Amino acid sequence: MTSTTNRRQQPIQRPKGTQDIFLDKVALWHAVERTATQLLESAGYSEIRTPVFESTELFKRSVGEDTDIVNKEMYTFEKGDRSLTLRPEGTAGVVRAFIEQGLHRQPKPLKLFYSAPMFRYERPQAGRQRQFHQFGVEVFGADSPAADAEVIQLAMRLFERLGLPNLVLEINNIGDSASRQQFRESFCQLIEPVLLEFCDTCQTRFHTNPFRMLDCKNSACQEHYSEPTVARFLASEWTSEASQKHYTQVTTILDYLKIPYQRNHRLVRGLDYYNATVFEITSTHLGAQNTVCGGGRYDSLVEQLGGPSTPAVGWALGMERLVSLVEDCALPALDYYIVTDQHASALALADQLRQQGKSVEVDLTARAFGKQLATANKRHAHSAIILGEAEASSGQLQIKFLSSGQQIEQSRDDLLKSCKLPEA
RNA sequence: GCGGGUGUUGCCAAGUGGUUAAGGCCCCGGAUUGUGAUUCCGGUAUUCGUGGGUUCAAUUCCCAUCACCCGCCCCA
Repeated sequence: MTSTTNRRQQPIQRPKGTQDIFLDKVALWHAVERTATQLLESAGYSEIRTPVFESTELFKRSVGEDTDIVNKEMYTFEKGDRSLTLRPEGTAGVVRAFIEQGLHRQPKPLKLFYSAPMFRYERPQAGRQRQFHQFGVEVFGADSPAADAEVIQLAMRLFERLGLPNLVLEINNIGDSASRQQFRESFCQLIEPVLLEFCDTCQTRFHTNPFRMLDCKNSACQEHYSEPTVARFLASEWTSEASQKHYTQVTTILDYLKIPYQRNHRLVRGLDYYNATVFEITSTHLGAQNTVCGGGRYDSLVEQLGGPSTPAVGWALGMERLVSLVEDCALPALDYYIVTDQHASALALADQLRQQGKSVEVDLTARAFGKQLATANKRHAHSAIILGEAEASSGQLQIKFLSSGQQIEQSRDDLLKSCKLPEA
C-alpha cells in the first residue's frame, strides 16, 4: 500500500534525558523549593537569575578545559560569529554576573542563591538527566572559615527541614594552587613506576588531571593508595599552612554546631575552580548517582574571569535527586473546597477567602453534591463549604469538617471575619 | 561513548502464532436529581513503544529504531 493518508500521526516524544513535571510531582517541587528559598532568605541570601546560555568561553575558563563537562558534555551552538553554550552548572554564570554587574561594589559579603535548569549531554540514568535542575548558593567576599561553615550548615539544615536523615557529609582540604602543583609533581613521581597497573582512565588522568585518580572506583587502582609509602604521602599535610589553619577552623565550627562530617582526604571534585575546602553530601538511597549536594571554596575564580580578587564559597544541589528523596513528604492540604451549584456566588466567596490567605478550590462541575463531597475528600480539604440555592439566598453557609463529619452553619460574614489575618 | 535488562490503557499488570487482549487502581455514569471516605451495578485499549520483515494470519517470531532502567564513565 502506498496510501499513508489515514495513518495516525506519530506522536512527538520529549527529548531523551528530559522530564515533564506536573500534578503531585510539581507540588512536591514547589514544597522543596519553598523550603529552600525560605531558609536561604531568612539567612540573608537573595536570588539571582542569570541566562540559560552563556559564551562557551566562560565555561572553558571556569570549569576547566580538561574536565569532562567541557570536553564532552556541553550543548554548544553557533549563532553568527559567536559560540554559545547551555549552562552545564550554575557558578560560572553567577560569577560572570557578579563581575559584569559590578556586584563587588555591594556590601561584603554578598550572599546569593539560584534555582535553575542545567544541561549536560550524558547517558541518562537514575538521578542523571540531560536537563536537570540545581539549587545553589554562592558567598562572595568572605574568606573566613565561618563562611564555609555557614554554607554547609545551611545545606544540612535544609535537608533536616525536609525530613532527610542519614545523609553523609564528607569534607576535605585540597589546598591552594601552588601546593596542589607541588603535590601533583610528587604524586606523579611516586605513581609513575606503577602507572601501568592502573586502569585506562586513570592512565589518561595521570596526564590530564591526576587528582581525579584518587576517587577512581576501580578497587585495583585504590589498592595502590593503601600501600604504606603512598598512604603516608596522601595523609601528609601537603597543603599550605594557611589552608590547613583554615580547614581546622572550619571543622572546629562544624563540631561546635554539632554537624557530623567525615574527613576524606581522597575527596576531589570534577571542576577545576575549587581550592581549600571541598565537600559532598551523599545519600545511600540514590543508587550510583549518590551525591545530593557538592561544593567548596573557589577563591581565585572571580579574578581568573577578569574581576577583582574576591574569595568565594558555595554549593549546588541536584533538585531531581533531592525531590526523589523527599517523595514521601505530605502534600500541603487545602483549607476549603466549595461544594456548589451557584458558581458565580462560589467564585466570589473563594476570591474573598483567598484574600484572607486561605487556599480554596471551587467545584467547577455541575455534579451531585455527593460526588462533589467525594472530590473534596480526595483533595484532602480540611473542610467543605456547601453553597447551594438556599445558602446563596440566606447567606448562611454549611461548613462540613471532613475529618469528623461534623457540620455547622455559619454566615458568610462570620466565616470571612473568623479567618481574617491579624493586622500587620 | 561502551556493556546488560525492559517496553501491553492515565497507573500497576496477566496473556496467546488464529473469533470481542484477563484482573486491580484511577477516572466517568448510575443505585442515592443537596451531603464524602463503605457497598453494589455499568462504562473506558479498532490495540500491545515505533517502523519494517517472515506468515494465509503477528501483541506473540526476526530485524531495525526510539524511550526508560541498571552498571561503566561523570557529577548535582
